[in-house]
Amino acid sequence: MTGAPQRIAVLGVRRRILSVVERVKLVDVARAAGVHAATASRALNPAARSEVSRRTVRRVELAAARLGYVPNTLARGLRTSRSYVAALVIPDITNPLFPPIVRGAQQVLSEAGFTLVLTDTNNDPATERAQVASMRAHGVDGFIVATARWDDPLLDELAEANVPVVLVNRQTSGSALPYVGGDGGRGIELCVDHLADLGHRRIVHLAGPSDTSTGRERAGAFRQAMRARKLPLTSAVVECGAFTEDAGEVAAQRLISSQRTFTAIVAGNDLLALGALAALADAGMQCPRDISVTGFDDLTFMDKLTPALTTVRVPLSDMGALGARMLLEWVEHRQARHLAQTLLPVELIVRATTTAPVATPRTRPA
Amino acid sequence: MTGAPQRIAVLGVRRRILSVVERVKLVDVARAAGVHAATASRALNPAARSEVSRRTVRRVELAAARLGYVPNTLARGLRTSRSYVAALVIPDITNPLFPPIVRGAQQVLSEAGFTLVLTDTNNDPATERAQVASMRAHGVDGFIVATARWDDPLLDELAEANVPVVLVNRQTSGSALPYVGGDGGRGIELCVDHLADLGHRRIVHLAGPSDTSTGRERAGAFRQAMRARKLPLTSAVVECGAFTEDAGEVAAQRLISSQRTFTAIVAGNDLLALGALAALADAGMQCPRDISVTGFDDLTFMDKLTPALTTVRVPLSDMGALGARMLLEWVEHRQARHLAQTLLPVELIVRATTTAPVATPRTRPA
DNA sequence: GTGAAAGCGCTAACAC
DNA sequence: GTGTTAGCGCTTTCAC
Repeated sequence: MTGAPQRIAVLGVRRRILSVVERVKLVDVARAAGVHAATASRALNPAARSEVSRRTVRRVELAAARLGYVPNTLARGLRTSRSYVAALVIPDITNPLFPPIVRGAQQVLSEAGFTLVLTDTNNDPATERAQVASMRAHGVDGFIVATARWDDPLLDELAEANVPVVLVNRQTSGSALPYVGGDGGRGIELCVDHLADLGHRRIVHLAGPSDTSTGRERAGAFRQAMRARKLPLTSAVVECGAFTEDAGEVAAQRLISSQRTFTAIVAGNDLLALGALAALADAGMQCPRDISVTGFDDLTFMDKLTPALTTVRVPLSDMGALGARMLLEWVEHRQARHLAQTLLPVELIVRATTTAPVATPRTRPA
Repeated sequence: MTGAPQRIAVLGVRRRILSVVERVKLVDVARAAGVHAATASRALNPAARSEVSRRTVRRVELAAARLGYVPNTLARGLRTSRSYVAALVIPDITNPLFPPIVRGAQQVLSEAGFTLVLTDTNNDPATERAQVASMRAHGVDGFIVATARWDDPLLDELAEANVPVVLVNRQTSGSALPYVGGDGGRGIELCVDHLADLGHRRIVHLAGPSDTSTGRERAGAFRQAMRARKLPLTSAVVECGAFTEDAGEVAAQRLISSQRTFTAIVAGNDLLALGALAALADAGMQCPRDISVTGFDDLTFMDKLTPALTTVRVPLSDMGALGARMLLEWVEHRQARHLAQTLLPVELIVRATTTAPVATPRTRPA
């Protein structure tokens, strides 16, 4: 990419041990190389290097390496209004969904010489707004946002102001921003098909909140898949207040006590599935003997549960990485691929929660 | 605390909706309030506010609020060499051990008006050095480091240069830096006592790598606890190459094929325990019927395994929070509590991996 | 190809 | 109590 980050990399290679404490300034380097600071700046800047003689470039680079020069990005940023910092905004880092996203983004970013600033909004819009304002004040070059709500004034503002923002995982209703997520629709379709193939007809969907695109998308896909399979859809969708274990448990309890008949649950995500499993266990129903359950996301350790959770694997790390790449493109080339709405392919991971034959299906398919 | 972060908070309260896009400068505010920029600066700075008349303060604050002024922290940082940014250095965010630490730190930091920069070093010292250098170039005020190795030249350099650094989770041999971690010694003691109470005599420790303080500390505590209980210690400690499932599995396999007799395993952490469990299952040994296993850390979902893992709970979030508080104290009061070495209390969580009676204890206690 | 000079937005001495 | 001035470290015109 451009600018200083590369220089750092170059120095890193040159010196092998990059000083972490010295505070050498550009003037010092210039002095050591016997040139003016401006010349040293040009020599060290890939974009301007061509304006300087090869000999001078070499001398400056040598001096910089010897002194262990690390450019002061604050000063540079003040001058160029570029910081080589990208902010990642997530709702809750302790939700196992997000660490892989963080990791994917961080890898791409740091390879490109960018620094990642992480912000955990604790699922609170006010906090989020304050944090984003603070990041902007710190001069971050752009945002990767994993907290998008379906109606999200903050994102609308940012989009309107032309601030580089890429959405990952969740989208807004506006869709004015580039987005990369998993193919939730396909994932749900895979779940429904799998359960239907197992003989289930009465399938219920524990939907995520409708103020998230993932919640809406999956609920919509569920209805469509049920219709496509000609399965009964009456009161088959229960919306949960949040994508959490607790919300899943509450919803499942409600479902159980409602006396509705169902032999399978398609949960909006793994946490919801976990909650449902707990509620089922409390009600004395065994999984998968009495009922089948599917999750979504394939969080860490979902394979180690008993029964192991059938779920949909989403390439979370790729999601973070691609989001970061889209942001870099915007930031570096000063133009967003505004219409880029990428859905990453997902995969059904069949495990024990759905492997057993259905005990008491209301109807058996021919 | 001091400086601008508070101003942001103030503005946040005043305006309720904090603008996130406008780029109003201090001069603009000053002009609007009919004063000089320097006066506006003083009026907005809690520390210098007393030098300004109450009327002027009010006028400036009003103008700032009306214009949606957000101070440019880059410019301030350039002048004051303070950035109100703290860096958190962790080895791998996808390791469930770290998200709670991140969360705890972030909460304290953002309450104090600080921004958290997260850096995932991927367990690579070279990457870590490069990242830390980059953060320094970005003018971060201090570091919270969760990656400390027992011999760690980077940390020695930082300590010598008097850079504010607080260690969490792991320590260095030097101990020249403030540190907050869990009481690993006590945790292991609890495990050994628990197993011994169950009748186990042949207990083996799957130790973490000896280039981490946690690995060393726990191995040492294990030996001591065994000695205290007068239990046999011969070849009872196996060091694993890393705190990972794979390393635990390999070590456990080695253990099993070595024909050593043992009826219980005290693993250095949960991941190691998970690996051991897998190896045991492969070897046809059932837990807890044939053998008991304990873990360490109580990661997410450890209660949902079958059998549920007996483990030691460490207050990870508190660890991050306290680490952040210690760093803030250093940064704000310009003095480290250099000798602060805090061990947070831990708790044994007894679950299924150790609850069954021992099948074939070599000896039963009276 | 290189040097001189200005200025990014802010704060800290120093005046008054 | 407030204005003036200088400068943080860098990049970028503009000369030469």
